[in-house]
Amino acid sequence: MDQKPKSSTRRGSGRVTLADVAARAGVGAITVSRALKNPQQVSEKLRVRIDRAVRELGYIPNQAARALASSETKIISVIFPSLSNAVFADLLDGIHDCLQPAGYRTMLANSHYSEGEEEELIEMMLAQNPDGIIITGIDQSEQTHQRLKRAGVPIVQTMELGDNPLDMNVGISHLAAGRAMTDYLFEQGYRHIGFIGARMDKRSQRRLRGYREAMLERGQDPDRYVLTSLSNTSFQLGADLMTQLVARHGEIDALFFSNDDLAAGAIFECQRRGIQVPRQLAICGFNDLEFASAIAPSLTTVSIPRYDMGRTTAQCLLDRLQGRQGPRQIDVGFSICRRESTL
Amino acid sequence: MDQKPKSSTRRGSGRVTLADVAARAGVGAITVSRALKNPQQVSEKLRVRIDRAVRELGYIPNQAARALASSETKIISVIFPSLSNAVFADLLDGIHDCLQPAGYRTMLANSHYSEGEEEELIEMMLAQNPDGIIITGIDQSEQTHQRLKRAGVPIVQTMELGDNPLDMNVGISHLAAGRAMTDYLFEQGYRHIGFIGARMDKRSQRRLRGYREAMLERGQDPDRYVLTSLSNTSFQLGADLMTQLVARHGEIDALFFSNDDLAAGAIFECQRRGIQVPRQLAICGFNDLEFASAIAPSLTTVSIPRYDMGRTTAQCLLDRLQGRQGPRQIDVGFSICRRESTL
DNA sequence: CTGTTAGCGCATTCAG
DNA sequence: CTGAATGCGCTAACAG
Repeated sequence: MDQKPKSSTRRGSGRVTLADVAARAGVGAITVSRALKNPQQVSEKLRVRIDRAVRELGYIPNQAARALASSETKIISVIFPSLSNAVFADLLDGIHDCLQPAGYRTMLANSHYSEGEEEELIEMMLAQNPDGIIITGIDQSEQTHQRLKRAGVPIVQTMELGDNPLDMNVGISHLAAGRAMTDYLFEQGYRHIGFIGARMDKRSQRRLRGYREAMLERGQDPDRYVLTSLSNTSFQLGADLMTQLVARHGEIDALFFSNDDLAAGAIFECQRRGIQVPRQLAICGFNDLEFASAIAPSLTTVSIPRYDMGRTTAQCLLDRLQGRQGPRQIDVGFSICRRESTL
Repeated sequence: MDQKPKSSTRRGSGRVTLADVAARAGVGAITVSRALKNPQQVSEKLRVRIDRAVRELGYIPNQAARALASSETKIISVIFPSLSNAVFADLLDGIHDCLQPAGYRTMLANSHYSEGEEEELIEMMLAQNPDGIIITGIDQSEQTHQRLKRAGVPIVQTMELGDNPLDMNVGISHLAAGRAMTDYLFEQGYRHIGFIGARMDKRSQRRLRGYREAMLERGQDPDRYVLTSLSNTSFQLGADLMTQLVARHGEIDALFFSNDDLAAGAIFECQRRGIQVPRQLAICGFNDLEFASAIAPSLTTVSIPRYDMGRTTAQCLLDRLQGRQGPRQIDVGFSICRRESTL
């Protein structure tokens, strides 16, 4: 007669609950809970009965309840400044591929390169009680730092290495990379090396600083051949900025672009205008996106292991969550990919 | 003497709770709850007191508890077959930009083009009690369909239009797009039109079907000039497949690639080998990624409004969640971008 | 190995 | 407009 064991019921999602499964299997609720999380803690016999009941009823555990009871959400918050940028897409791919099999879910947010948005998002994310947080770069405000520290959640700052990690830090030194590329161009014999950048987020700024330091070391004017724009990166912008800078300084023989998109745009423009690359003008970029090796001439660039950086970032978090103690800071390194555009 | 109103405390995150704020402000917990969600339901006086208490204590609401009590999570689950693919990155960008300001959080998962993984992910996602689900394409298994329908959650299938939407559906017809491009090539005077595809997911397959139907209509052999690979798309693969197909059929005068990456790889290869595009060989792609208009010669391709498709997809969900009744199906349309590679 | 009891923090219901 | 009681579904702690 009592088909409905649920008694009161003012509310309720109507979904099958742990109690339903327990009733069906003729055991206590907690036993079902254990059978699902630590099967070895439950006798073979009960486990089978429970598994059957779970399947028959189509039970899906309620994460919110689980989170509330155990204060473990299995959620990792990821805050990126852009999603359409291939660099972050690859990073995200690596992060997800590492988290997913470990049973963690990825909650994503886009700050659009705005510090203000980033702070709001962090607030929003903290409300979710994430088990871990991944943020981009090392330039959060002091207030944000405090907020994050108080949250008491493992954090990885990714993409870029800094002196004072909030907690853990995975990335590369964009300053060192900017220097390395400039040095390389010098070694190749170029003497009038320009720098072209767009959007100029913190990482681009540090690449530029690397360029300027290298120029200074060689006794060159660090500002003369620099042209930056606050606009967003695009192929067209690369072409336009190159045109401007070269028109102003005809002696320029090499251009270091703050990313591959700009550099490729410049190469395409050279193709159209019949400028020989690298004979008349050497060109190099940053990131080593897939097209860098495909275009003609192929593009010299700084290669960074984006996907692996993502995996490493996530792994740091997992290590901490599983009680292992790893390094606080990991330099995943970069390398100069020497290709046709700077032969 | 009783500084700690919290009595038992075996557990507890230690974080500030609604009750703490209520005590501080000298009101009931529910009043604080209301002051945060519907400020106009609370008198000015109390609201000010409460706001102050919230700030002083640094209160952050606990989403899990909120979700459990209200069965509203404000989470939208998004399942994509790839994250590194620029098409999905842009789609995601649009989705996120629409959901974020509306107070919804995006939970992301990558099925790696695998139906099996997709099913597992859906299971995992349902455990989160999302308020809505976005999945890619129209080819889920019958079992998955049932599962999703039983969940009773608004769903949008995105990217591609189908006859039998699970719930809501936003996208384009890839078949029609494949036909349209093939027709266009015919109109341009090409007579030996090949098709080259990679990965051959469902949408690429439908583009191919569009090509084949158009070929048949013109009395052409629909299979003779087709070459597909199950490998993942890459620039290099585009070059290789082109080389193979052209070697086999020297009479081919136009190639329709299932995406821009393959097409661009082919164009770069032509540049290297001195093949005139489009004079000797016309080339076109699919998606209209940013580089399509930048490369030389610029690439004819099918343009699809990825970012807007993302926004529309998310908006459909929001409309439903806010009780508005919108259309079940939205065709966001495509267009042929005629550029230099098929002049 | 299994069950009982008691809450996790919030929002719903209903009463003032 | 405000509050008290109650339970959302699950798991930690302890007992058996």
